[in-house]
Amino acid sequence: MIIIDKNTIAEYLSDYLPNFSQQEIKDLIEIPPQELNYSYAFPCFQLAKIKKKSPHLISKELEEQLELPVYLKAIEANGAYLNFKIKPQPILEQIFTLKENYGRIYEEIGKDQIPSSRIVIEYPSPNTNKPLHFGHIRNMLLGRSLSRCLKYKGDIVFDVNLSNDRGIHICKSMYAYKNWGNNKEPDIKPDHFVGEYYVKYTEMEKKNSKIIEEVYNLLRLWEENDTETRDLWKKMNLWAYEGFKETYKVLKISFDKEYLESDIYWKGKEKVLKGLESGIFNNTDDGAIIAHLKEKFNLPNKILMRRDGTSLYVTQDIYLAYQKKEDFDYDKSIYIVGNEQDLYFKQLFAILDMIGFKEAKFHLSYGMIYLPEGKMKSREGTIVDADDIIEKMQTLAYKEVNKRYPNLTENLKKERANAIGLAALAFFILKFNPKSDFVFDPKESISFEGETGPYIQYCYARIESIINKSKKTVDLNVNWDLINHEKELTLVKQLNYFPEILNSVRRNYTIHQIPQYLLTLCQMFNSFYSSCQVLSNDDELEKARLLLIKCVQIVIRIGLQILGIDVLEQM
RNA sequence: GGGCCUAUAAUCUAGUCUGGAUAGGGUACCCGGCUUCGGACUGGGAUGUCGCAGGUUCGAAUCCUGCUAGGCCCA
Repeated sequence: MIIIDKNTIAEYLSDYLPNFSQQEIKDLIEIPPQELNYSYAFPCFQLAKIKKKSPHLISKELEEQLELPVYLKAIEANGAYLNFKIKPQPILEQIFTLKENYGRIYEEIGKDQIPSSRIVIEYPSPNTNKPLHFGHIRNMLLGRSLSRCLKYKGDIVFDVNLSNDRGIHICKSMYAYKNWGNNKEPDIKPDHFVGEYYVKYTEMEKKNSKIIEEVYNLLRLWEENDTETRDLWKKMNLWAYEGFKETYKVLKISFDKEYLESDIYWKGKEKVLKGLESGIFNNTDDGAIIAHLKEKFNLPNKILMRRDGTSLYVTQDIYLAYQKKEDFDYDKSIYIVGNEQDLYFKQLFAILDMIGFKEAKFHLSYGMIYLPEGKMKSREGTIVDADDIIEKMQTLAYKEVNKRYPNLTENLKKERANAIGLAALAFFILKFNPKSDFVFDPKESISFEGETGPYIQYCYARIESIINKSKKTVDLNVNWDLINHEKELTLVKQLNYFPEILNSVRRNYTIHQIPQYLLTLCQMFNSFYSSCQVLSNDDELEKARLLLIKCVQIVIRIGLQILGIDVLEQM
């Protein structure tokens, strides 16, 4: 087996280009525009400088000079570019042989692979005073996909969660329940039940701003371990967890460990005090402890401990960094947190650096989700609730399924609708670059036309249907010369990029590359489908095309699996 | 007051790290395609000063400087 990628081309070209190192050649090689049926291109502009000849001339000369390697179909000069066309055979052989492992061909062959490492991913770290909202969905989907992608590529991944289960915001819902809850038990999803009291509190505070003082009193009682307060706190947190658990289950996420803020919020002081002793941190005039980040890191200074010795959020995060290291002995720790915390994480990492905690850390930052009316505000209840939106998507999918297949059993309709609804939701969110904000327009997002999850699922189901209809078995015993239609070659080209895409996602945590890749692949498949008939009287042609579409199906399956989206044999 | 991020068609978005071929998709709009594999599909059309102004370069959506607008964060 041979991997045909930029490295392969660079290695091959280096024999002919003594002026450049293999790495330099690799960096120059690019992916040609989609409509050109070449897999890789080498621009000759740099060479023109050295050789003092026009780049057009150089590419033409190279074209004549180069000896075609076995895995290439053609090398053609095109203006200043030297273009490389690959052979379908090695690509399809690899995919069909490796099947679900095709995406880790580097690891399978043992060439150019990135070494496996131990990685901790922290997400979604919710507050326990209200249900999960739309932002958490983005967070969880990013976490889930990244986790699956890294695992697929051979990393050892630990998913962890930090529950923000204490503090003034928790006391607000506690206060409201205590005063207006009448000891009611949840009659709705329990985290929503808790959330209603948070909203209630905000309403009441508008009428009487003085009640905040009583909330602070409640916080004091909590910290003094007052039994009644602690009992109420435990009761309400359990409700929240119970509700979260259901949502986690629907979204298929689970954790290797869950940390609680209430367990660790007071820890980490030791590290801070030690840092103070050794002169890394300083006292402020009024006796708080501060990390001076201005000179060394060009960041605002950060208070690490209040004057009264109470800790801050950052104090526990310092502790947690060490704790995770102890628990999982990781090589890298990834935090999936929204971009409003960008500065905070820069500071946290700088502080950890100062005290000698040099482990690799990465803040996977993602943008805000806006509603058409503006930013979501949970306090005022203007929010897209996570469970509501999941249900909405599934209801819509049910309507679509029911419209097309009214005779299916109820169970089957539901099962399909749930898979399609979740696919639509996950794909809609994951196709965006994580760092960009976007506006969530429910009406638009639940459409199943265009760049959507159902589009990809539909493509998969169609291939399944064609393969089932054919009487022939799919195997590698095909006449390779028959795969020569422009649409077929385009598909093969796209299939060949897949392993490189996964490597890039693994290196850069750019999850959206997978949905973007799958969209292009499926668009190419549908275009092929409309101009090339697979089932045919020509047995050889049918066999060749069956193999091709089977390979497309394999890659779609791997891609969707990483995104956590179910495939459907029928839609 | 200081810092970070963002700006691509009516609208949403990929491409920006690592400069390279006619800026690639989706929606909406216009005109086509089911008597052969599933129309949740597809072929074609129209829509762009890549926020503005400079600079670097053979070449800039991409790099640099300044500005404008929006968002976020810090005190």
